[in-house]
Amino acid sequence: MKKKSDPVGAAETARSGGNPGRIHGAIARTLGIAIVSGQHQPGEILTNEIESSELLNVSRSAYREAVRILAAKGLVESRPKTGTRVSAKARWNLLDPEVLAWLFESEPSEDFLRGLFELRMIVEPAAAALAAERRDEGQLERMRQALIEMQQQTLATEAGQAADRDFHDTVLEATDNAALFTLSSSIGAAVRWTTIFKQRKRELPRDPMPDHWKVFDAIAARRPDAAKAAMERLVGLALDDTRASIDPKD
Amino acid sequence: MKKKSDPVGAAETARSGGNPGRIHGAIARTLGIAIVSGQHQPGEILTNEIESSELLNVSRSAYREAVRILAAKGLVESRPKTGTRVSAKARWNLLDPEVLAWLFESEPSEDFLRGLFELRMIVEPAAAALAAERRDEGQLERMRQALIEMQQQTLATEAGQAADRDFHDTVLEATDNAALFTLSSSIGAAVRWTTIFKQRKRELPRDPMPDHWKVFDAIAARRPDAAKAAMERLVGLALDDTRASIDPKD
DNA sequence: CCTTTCTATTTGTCTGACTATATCCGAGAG
DNA sequence: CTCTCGGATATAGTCAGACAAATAGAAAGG
Repeated sequence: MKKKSDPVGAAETARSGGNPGRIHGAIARTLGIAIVSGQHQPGEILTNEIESSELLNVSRSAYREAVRILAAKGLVESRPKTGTRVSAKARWNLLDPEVLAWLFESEPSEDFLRGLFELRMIVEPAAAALAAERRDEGQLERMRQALIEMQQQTLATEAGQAADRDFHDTVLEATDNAALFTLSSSIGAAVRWTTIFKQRKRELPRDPMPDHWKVFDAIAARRPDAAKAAMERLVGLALDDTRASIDPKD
Repeated sequence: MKKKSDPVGAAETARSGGNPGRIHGAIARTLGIAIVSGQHQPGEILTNEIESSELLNVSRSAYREAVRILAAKGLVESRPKTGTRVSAKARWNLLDPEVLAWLFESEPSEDFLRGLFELRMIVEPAAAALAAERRDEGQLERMRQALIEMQQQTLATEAGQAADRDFHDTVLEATDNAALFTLSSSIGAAVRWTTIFKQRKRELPRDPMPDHWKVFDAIAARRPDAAKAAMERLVGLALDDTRASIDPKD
């Protein structure tokens, strides 16, 4: 007879992301964070399913489903006899939205952050340029509405942040490129998550609206180069802000 | 009493990718292909777990693990009472290596292919530029060895293709950017998968070595702009070749 | 007509058994 | 002494059937 209280242990705090409330989702999250944060080194072998599930006070099937999730994201690999081992970092799907979220929950390494912004700096300006060439009137109108909403609500409110998301998502949609959309939207979501931290530590570091409008105007005018340049500035500022919120020198 | 023969039905042909031979992996693959190929439209609700597992002659747990895999990749969402439904395309993790592989197994839409190459055209030249700035001598030497091997074996052999992979992977490694590495290497793997098709339909469409050496020389000389331009040419040629292998006009 | 309650359906979780597979090690052959 | 082969063994994988939880939709009530 085992005690049935407090299943999943400390993992019950799972709310955001994949499978809120579900046990397998919570375990995947906990284990995932432990892995991406380096608590389990690549090559390390996790304790076997029986012991692990007993330790967490969950059934073996629930634990197994959690491991399947991690395996699907490239974080672990399971084989009979050997067990389940943490995969080499090169196999991790770092662009998976959940993996990204887990990374950001445990203070990502400065190196990784640098790389992520480097990638944004490559991709997002190019996306803005494509959007300037391909956007239709409906998308343009949605961008305008989003910016107006954002201006009224400011980034301090939930509605304002939603408007910001809408704007950027519509820009991506206007590129008419599914792969690009997936990439940027998952990175954007993860980074925006960090931005919320920033909002708590210091007040709005600067007014983001003028730069947003510059991007909009360039897209509206169908000027790819201008859109690219404006988006570069926007991402650059986001980098500064994020850096300020990470660095302890304040 | 159920007959035990031929579990998973036609899905047993699963070899490559995630979980070769394992039942849940095979089901995930089959279902995943069915979804990305449009056989199951977004919003559609799959038949429930009991019926599905009976239909496939597998246990419910095996089927559930398969669904967990698909959910982890954003292809489906499960909720009690409602069932498991195919997610909107915007939620699919198109950059997941397995999803990409599934897409390429069912002749991806021309639109998607165009988008993918557009993304390559954005990312890979930028990666080459970064590599030119940051590569160290060891990486340079590995690139050289890979190209020599590739030249001797040609792309028609398995070893030659492996050398090609090595070259590109080393370039990515030299960028010292984990996110960029993950992105390009999964796209590259998927596209290279298509290239194999190409090799079967027509002989080597042109000698790829000179362009590869140009990339190498630029990286060796630490000339980012030249590396970028050379890689643009390389990706552009790959696009032509892939297009030729897809288009039926031959 | 709106709100609340109930019910039925589906996923979620649990238990415990059996199977398949790969690693490791020891015995036998060379 | 070394190498090869085969079996022991630990582990994930699969199976079966039961029960729990959640929720959409219907029914009852205001």
